[in-house]
Amino acid sequence: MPATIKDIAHQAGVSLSTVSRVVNGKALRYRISKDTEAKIMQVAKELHYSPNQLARGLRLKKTLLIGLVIPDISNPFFAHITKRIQNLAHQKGYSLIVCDTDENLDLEIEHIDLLMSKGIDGLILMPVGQESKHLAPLIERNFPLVLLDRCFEEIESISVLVDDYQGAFDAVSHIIERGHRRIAIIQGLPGTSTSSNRLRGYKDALLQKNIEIDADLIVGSDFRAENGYIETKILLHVRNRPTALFTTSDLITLGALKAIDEENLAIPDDMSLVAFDDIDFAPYLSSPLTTVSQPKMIMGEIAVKMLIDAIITHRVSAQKIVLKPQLIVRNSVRRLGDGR
Amino acid sequence: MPATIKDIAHQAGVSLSTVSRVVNGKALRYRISKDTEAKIMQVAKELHYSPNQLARGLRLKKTLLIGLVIPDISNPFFAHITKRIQNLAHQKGYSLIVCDTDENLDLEIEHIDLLMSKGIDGLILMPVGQESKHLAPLIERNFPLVLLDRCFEEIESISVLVDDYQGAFDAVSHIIERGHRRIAIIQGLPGTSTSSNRLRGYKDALLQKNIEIDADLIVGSDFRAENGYIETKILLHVRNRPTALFTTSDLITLGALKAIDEENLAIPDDMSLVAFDDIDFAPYLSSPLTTVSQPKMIMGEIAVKMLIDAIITHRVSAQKIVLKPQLIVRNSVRRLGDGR
DNA sequence: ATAATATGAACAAACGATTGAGCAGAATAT
DNA sequence: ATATTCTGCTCAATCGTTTGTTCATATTAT
Repeated sequence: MPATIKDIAHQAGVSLSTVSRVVNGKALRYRISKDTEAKIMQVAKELHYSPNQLARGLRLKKTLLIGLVIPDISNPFFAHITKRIQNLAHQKGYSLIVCDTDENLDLEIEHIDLLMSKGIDGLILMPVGQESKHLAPLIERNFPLVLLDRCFEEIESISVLVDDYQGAFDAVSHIIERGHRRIAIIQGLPGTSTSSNRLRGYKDALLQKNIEIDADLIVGSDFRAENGYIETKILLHVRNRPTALFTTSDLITLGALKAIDEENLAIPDDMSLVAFDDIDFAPYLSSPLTTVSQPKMIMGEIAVKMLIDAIITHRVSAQKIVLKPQLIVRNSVRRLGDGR
Repeated sequence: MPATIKDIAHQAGVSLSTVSRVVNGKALRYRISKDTEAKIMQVAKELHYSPNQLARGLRLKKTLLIGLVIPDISNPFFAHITKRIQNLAHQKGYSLIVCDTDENLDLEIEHIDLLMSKGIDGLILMPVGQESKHLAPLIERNFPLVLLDRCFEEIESISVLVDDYQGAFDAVSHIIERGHRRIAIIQGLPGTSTSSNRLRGYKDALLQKNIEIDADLIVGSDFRAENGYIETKILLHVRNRPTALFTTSDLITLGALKAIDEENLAIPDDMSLVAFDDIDFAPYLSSPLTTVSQPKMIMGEIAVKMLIDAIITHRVSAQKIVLKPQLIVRNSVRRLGDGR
C-alpha cells in the first residue's frame, strides 16, 4: 500500500493532475506556483511517494523494462555478458527481465511471448539459433530487438556478433602450425550461426594447409559440458586418435577436460587442445589453455546501446556489427614432429 | 499494437466483460453460452490476443514478477543459483527481474526501490549484508521477501542459508589434520554473515586443536578476485609464510591461484589451499581443489518455493532454513611432517 | 470602467483489464 | 395470465498515471 498521487493530492489539497505535474518536474511548464510545488514535494517526501510504474507503463506505453533471453546463464560466457548488460541497462534507467532458455527453442518462444505481454520496451536475444520464424512478428512491427552472439541470415535486424569464422580459423591454424594434422572439432548446436561459422573456419584452416577433412573428426551436437565429455570420450577411443582437439565452447571444454582427465591423459603431452571462450580459470588449469577470447564486455555494451537507441529513436535499422575475437596462446598445444 | 480485449469485443460483437470472462476461463461461472465462448475464443486466436500484463497487474495488484537482487552474477556460484531460480520461477508462472549490486549497498537500496515501484510480487535478496535497515519497511509491510545466502540477526524474515560455520570448520580441520599449523584465511566482505561465520569456523577449528590464532593470518576484505590476488601476494612474501590458505569464495580462490602461479609456486607442494564454493572447473586445475561445496541448486529451489508460498498465502512467517555444506577432498592440501 | 491577457489549477478521458451489480427476455411455476 | 426464476449478457467503476482542455480569478491595457 505505497502512497499514490491521489494520497498526495488529498493531503496537499490539490488535484491529481497538479501533483502529477509537480512530481514529474513539469511545474513551470504548466505554471504551478512555487508554493504549491514546494507543498506537494514535501508531502511526497513524507509519504515516501514513488510512482507506480505499472500505471505509468500502461499510460505511457513504455515500461523501462527490457528482456534478456539467454541460452544458459550458468555458462560463464553468458554470465559475464549478462552482468555487463544489466549494469549498463540500469545506468540508462532500464531494468532487465532475464530468461534462460536452456538452448531450447520452445522455451525461447514461450519466454519471448511472455516478455512481450509484460510490455518490455525492447529485447536482447541470444537465440538458440536454429529457427527464426517466431521473430518475424517482432521484425514486422519494428520492435526494438538486438540479436546477440548468434544471428540469422534470413532476418533483418540489429545483430552484434563476433567473427566466429576468424576465431576458429586462427585457432586451428595455430594447432596446425605446431605440427598437428589430425585435429578434431567438437561443435556446438548445429545450425546455429556460431557453430557453422566456427566449423567453416576449421575447415578452411585445414584446407589452406592442404590437410584433408576427415568427417569422423567433426563431432558434437550442443554447447553443454555433457556433449564435450561424451564426444571426447569417444574420440579418445577411436583408432587413429586425433592429436589435437578444438572445443568450441567453454562448457564443451569442461567436458573434454573431464574425459581427458579420466583417461589419465595429460594436456598437452597426450592431447592438445584449443578452446573457444576465454574463461577466468583458463590460466590455472593443469595446462594453461590456449583459447579464442571473445570481447564479452564489449558485446554486452554494444547490444545495450544499440537497443536503447532503437527504443528511443523508435527506428530499427538492420545492421550487423562484427567484433574480432583474439587468440590467446598459452600452453595447451604440444609442438609435434616438425614443430619449429 | 497487440490486440486488446476491446478489439476482440468489437469484432465478436460482445462486451468487454464477456470477453474478459471467456479468455480467463470463467465462462461457465458467469453463464456465457457455448456459442459466444467459441466465437470469442476464435477471434482471440485470430488476433493473437495476449493479455496486457501491465493492465492486469494494475487491476489485480499482482504482476507475476519477482525481483532477484544478487551481489555478482558473473560469480559462478551466483550464476548457478540464478539459473535454478529463474527456471523454477518460470515453471510457476513468474518472471525474474535480475539486479546485480556489485556488492555495493547503495546500489542494493536503489535496486530494491526500483523493483518495488515496478510492482514485484516478491523479492529474493542475496544482500551485500552489512546493513539491513533498508529492509525494515518491507518487513513491516509483510512483503514477501526471502533472504538467500546471507542473513541478518536483527531481521525477522525467511532466510535460506548454508552452515558457513560448519563448512569453514570442516575445511580448516581437514588442513590441520594434514599437519598444517600456519593456516591463513582470506575472508570476504567483513560484517556479512557468511564472512563472520566462516571466520568463526576457522577460529574454532584452530582453537580446538590448540593452535594459536595469529591475527596476521586473517586477511581479506571482499569476495572478489582482486582481493584474493592481493592478499595472497602479500601472504607469500611475509616472513614465516603460512603453509596453507583457506580461501572463502571461488573468486578469491581465483585471485589466489593467480598470485601463487605468478610466484612460480605449486599447489599443494609449495602451498596448500582449500576453497569455498565448488566450481565446475575445480577438478581440472593444476591441482584438483579441495573445496567446501554448497548446495546451490537446493538453495535456489527452496528460496523460490518459500517465496511463492509467501506470495500466495500472503503469510510471511520468519524462519531460517540452514543447509549443510560438504567438504570435497581432492588434492590441494599437502601432508606435512606428522601427516599420517 | 470594460476588455484583453496572464496566472494557477481543476476536469475528464485514456491506457487495458477485472468484476460486482443490473437488466432484458425466455422458461418455468402458480 | 401473472409471478418467479433462469439465462446470457452489458454497465460502470476501478487500478494509478498522464495530459489536452477548460475555467476561474487576477492583472494589465485601453
